Amino acid sequence: MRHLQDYFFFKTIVEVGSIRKAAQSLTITSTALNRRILALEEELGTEIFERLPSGVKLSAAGEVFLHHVREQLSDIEKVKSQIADLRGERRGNVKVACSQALLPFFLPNQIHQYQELHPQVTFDVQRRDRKAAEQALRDMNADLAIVFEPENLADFHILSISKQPIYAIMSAKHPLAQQSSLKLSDCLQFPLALPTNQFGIRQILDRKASKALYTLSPVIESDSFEFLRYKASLGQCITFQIEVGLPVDLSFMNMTAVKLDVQDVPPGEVYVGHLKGRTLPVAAAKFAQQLVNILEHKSN
Amino acid sequence: MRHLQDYFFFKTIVEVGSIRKAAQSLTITSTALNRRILALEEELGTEIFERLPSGVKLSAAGEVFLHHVREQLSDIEKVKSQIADLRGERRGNVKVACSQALLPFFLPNQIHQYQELHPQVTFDVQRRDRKAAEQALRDMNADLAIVFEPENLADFHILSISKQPIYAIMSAKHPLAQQSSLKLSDCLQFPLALPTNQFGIRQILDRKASKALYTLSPVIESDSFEFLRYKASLGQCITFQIEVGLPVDLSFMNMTAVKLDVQDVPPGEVYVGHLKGRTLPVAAAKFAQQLVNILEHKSN
DNA sequence: CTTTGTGATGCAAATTTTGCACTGCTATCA
DNA sequence: TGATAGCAGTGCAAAATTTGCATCACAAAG
Repeated sequence: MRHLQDYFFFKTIVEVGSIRKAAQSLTITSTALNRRILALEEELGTEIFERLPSGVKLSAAGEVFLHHVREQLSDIEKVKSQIADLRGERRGNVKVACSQALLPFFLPNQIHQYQELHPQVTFDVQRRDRKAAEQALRDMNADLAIVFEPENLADFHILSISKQPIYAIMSAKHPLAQQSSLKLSDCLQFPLALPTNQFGIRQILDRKASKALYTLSPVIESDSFEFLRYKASLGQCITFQIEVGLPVDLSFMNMTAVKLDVQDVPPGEVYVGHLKGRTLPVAAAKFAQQLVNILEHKSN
Repeated sequence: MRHLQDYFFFKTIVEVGSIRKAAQSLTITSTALNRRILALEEELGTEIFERLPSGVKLSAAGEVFLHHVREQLSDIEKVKSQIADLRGERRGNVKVACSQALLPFFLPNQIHQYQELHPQVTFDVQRRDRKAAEQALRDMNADLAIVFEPENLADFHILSISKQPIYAIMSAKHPLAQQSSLKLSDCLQFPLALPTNQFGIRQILDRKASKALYTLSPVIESDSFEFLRYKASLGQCITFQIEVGLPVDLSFMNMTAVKLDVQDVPPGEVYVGHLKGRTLPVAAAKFAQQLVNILEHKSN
């Protein structure tokens, strides 16, 4: 969109913090870029950047303007997508910020399924923890967020909440593998491979443990669920995952998932949502609809 | 704002329904204007106008785009006003759509008062009945609406509701002029000068009359309150007005206002509001704040 | 039919944007 | 302390874009 070129340029400068550097990545001379900014400032009647010897930094007015620019750049996408939709094309791009647990299986499956129907729609997937996911929405870097146990829901418009029972994951030959249901205390006699406490699932487990007056002492802590799962497959280690984060088929890895008793360990919650007060582009809205359907059926 | 010139041009074309005519009022050639539209359509990937022998008409895609354009044009004003506010200038323009009753005295007083504090702020005042006021908000032709007894409140974000008792207005020498309170039936023995039934105040009076099983037969109907008031000053005619529509001082016109018993005729309501989901420009927000304060104090 | 209105288009002139070369500034480092 | 490197800003000429004129094609109205 040609009109918004200046907006895009401006946004790039903000991100890299220097007109010259931005000019390089925008394949334009710093001169031209500089002059566009000067013109912009003239129109606005204020400087939007402070000039420092090391580059530029947003002024107060610049902050206000930046917010507007971000809104604009994402709004025009929405309009284009609406128009494309009118033309019956269903093009578009969906930007999703997503908790790690959903990345390995759930989200790729969902996207695959959606693209079968709408091959013209492209996706950006960003791995973001709960705080960062919300920030991405606020900065219009994401249309949609899917987060497990979010901390702060201001600015967040909730489309769906889905209860997620927790599963213990272990080798198929594990002594507990044949149980139909487990309590957390059953697992304590085995070594635990747990995610670090930045993850919601770990916090849920810790909460239960401290209520029951014991502490979880993992033999392995990691911020990679994949690593934990593989580690568990090799011995007697147990690790944990939420329902929607489970691989579709564990058996071909010689592993099993056993549900933890929901009376014993309360399920966590997966939230799907977007920025409050925003209308989503058509493609993002339809995709969100699909996610909500799936998540609400799974929990029934 | 140079970027939005195309938007403004586009909007003008929509309004006049022809590229050539629009070009005239925009003081450019139809050629240039035409080509800008063609470029715009190329960027959007669809025609936004249907070409008719009599001019142009919005296509479906055009409608979507128009909505976006209106939002843009008003949004950038908001941003500019925020920035100006940051600079401590409190510049800006406030566009008010307002019921007739408030135009002669209330609104000019309020604006005057506001401009004493903020002389840099300019005002557009549009006389709009209840339906039209809402439409003006929707089209971003007004930031703020002040309406008496609105019919439809969808899209309307209410900032304040103020009860408005109705006053009978008559010559100071009128037989009823010394009463401290009146019932509507007391007025029936005198000729009535009433606003037409497009006005909320007339509807309230009619409603009361029909409940009490009589009809109001005015000797004069008019859509001008000023006319009605002057007419009443000349003889025994009685006319009516809401509290906030009363002149500050009636006595110098040799007239009096007597409040109708609120048990007899229920007060109407004045609504101040803006478009749902919109953030007002700073100046408009401050002015709205002032109005709300005044209206809520008056009713106490 | 002719006339009058509509939007579209080729081409040259007018205007705007761009890039180069260079300025002035300041912080960093030898 | 002085050299250096990185920053934004500016004068001027070249490049690119936008504009306006003349003119076309088309449809409706007289």
